[in-house]
Amino acid sequence: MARRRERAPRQADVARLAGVSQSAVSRVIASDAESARIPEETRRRILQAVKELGYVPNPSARSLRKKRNKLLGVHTFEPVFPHARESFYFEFLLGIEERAEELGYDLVLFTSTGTSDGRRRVYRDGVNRLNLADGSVLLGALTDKNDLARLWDEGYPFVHIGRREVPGAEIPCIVPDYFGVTGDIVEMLARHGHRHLTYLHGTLGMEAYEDRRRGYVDAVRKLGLEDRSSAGSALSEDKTSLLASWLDELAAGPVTAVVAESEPLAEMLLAGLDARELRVPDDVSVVVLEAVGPEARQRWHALHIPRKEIGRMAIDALVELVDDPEGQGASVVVPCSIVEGATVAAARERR
Amino acid sequence: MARRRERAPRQADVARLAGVSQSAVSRVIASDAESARIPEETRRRILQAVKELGYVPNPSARSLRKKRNKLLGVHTFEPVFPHARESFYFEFLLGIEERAEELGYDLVLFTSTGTSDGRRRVYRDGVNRLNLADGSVLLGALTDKNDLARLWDEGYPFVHIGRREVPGAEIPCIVPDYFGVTGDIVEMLARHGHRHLTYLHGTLGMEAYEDRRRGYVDAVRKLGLEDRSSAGSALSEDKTSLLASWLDELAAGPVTAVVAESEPLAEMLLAGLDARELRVPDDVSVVVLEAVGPEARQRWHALHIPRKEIGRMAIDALVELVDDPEGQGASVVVPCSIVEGATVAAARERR
DNA sequence: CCCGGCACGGCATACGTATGAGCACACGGA
DNA sequence: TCCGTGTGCTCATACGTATGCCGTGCCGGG
Repeated sequence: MARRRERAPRQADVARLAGVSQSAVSRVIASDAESARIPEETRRRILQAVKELGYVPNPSARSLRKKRNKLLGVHTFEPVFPHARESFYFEFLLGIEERAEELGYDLVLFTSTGTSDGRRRVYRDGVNRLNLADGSVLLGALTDKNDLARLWDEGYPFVHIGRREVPGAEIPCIVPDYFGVTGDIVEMLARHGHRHLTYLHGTLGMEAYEDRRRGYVDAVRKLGLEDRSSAGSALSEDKTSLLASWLDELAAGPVTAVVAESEPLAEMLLAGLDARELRVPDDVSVVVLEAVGPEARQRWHALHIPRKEIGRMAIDALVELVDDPEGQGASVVVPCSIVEGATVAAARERR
Repeated sequence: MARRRERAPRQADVARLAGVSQSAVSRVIASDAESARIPEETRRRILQAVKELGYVPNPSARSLRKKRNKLLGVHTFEPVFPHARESFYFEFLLGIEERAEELGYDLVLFTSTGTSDGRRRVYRDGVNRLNLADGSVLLGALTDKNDLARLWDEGYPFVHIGRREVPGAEIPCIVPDYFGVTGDIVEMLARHGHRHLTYLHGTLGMEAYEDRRRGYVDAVRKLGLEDRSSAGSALSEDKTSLLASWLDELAAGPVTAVVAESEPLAEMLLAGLDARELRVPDDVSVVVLEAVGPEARQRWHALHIPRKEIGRMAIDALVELVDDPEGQGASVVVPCSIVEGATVAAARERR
């Protein structure tokens, strides 16, 4: 049985079979209230022919003619799935998929733009694949500013998850309220009696963390607490000696609570404290600013980002942008909460 | 600063700026070795104009004209992400994304086709969205046979992950060798001295499990073992009384090894045995035929499906199908392995 | 001097759909 | 009779790109 692979039927074929013109077919297929102009009888004949031929609209032609595709893009600046399980992306995507489905949109995952270094650019040899979709959600820690600026210039409708500032452009972002919730965390620590805090950085200059850093600094100042963060508190995994001296300082000093930027950092901290006979939370309380999920070994007190909800909001904002070409697409700030774990206790006098 | 949102530049605009015709621009843009026809000087002028205007090809027009899109579809008959974490889909997608990226394809996630019952159909009001992509990978336990048959009739290029038989059609499938590996599992149990086995079913009639069931029956017969599966071994979560009597029978009988179709079933089994003072693996060995990941509470002996690899192979098969319209697209059988856990031990005489 | 051949690039058209403009006809009122 | 108002369609065209075909100009050989 050889497989049928003739040309797919077009509206013209349907029209011939039904004895009408192609435009009549188009009117019936893409009917709104417009259908008023086509009487029931003709309409039925056409639909009959459609069924008989197994006609199916050609989306390319359609979107060439109209300007809509019912397609939303998702561009991540790093591959999605490899990390999805433990990280970041997963819950966003969950919300994105859910909401897109509700609104009757399909999703394009832009995977073709990988470069050899494992990052992704929007523009590959100057070609922007994104405009295949009506609009796109962008996300990723390693957002490329040039890409963002260029997209903006082109007037392409997109939304970014997470705040990104580009001079001269007003990127519509869905931003978790890191600033606010980090302040809340500091305040919560203060309520537990902590007066001496320190902030544990990852790599400096990561825009994604700016709001959290500002929120911390701001709240500490406002509450009259004492921040013992030193330059040395900017740690990365390869600077073990630096880490050691920082830990020694911490062990010696009056600090009773640490705000750690990420879970890996908190793990390192925990191990280091352990080696110095200090217990969490009895001696030192710890809060994590980027917890990942319930799989963590430790039940951290942590900042909770409503990722799924953010994914949904991103789609809503994007669709609004797509539907209204005049709209400016303001940014949205989404409140975050603190998830209670087992790593914060009342401050205890040290030394 | 109002956002520029003029009409995107077309090849015609570029042409005007470069002082050539639209077709010359097209020739330069979509150049292969064809570029020999355009001398370096003109070529540079055109590319200069392209850059200046920020021209970007319109994918709809392109794919209307040619017949390719560089777009591959992924259709799951159930929503992907909600289950992805614990289940099934996740690793497939990982491979699919990886391979698509390597080959320079983008991925469309078909999410628009959801019906109210949470399942998904390819055809919604008779419209097949799939042909937006050059071809698609289909997957899902709840595959709709009608959809499959219709797609096949239309000559649409697609690949199914998992075996699906449709009379009159030769669906290209990427199928894990469930039959073979289930046989291997039975043989492994035999080597451990087990002579009396039983097979724990989920809902009957699920095509996805047919191969495993056949593999079990076949191997048991071939090795001269005794199968104590009864009709009662077809269990679902709501038939607790049935389950109880089945467990009693198991506890009483000579069976020393159970082959369980899924992890939830195995969990129920474990609990039931526990309540009857039977230990796994000391009294009863258990192997699971659909383990999910490393997150499981129990380290099951289990069937391992190389999901990521299968995802990759699906893309390869699909691309081949897309590239060669004449190709028949044969099915591929992928060998599976047994992952060693802590739930199989040597048989011990019972009763 | 003429002609063949080649390099360069324009012309025209096709892909399939959507839609404004307009045509033919019917009907009703003046 | 004539005009105005609908109804039920068709006609023609635009969307942006790719590509077969052909014209033009140049060069080299005979």
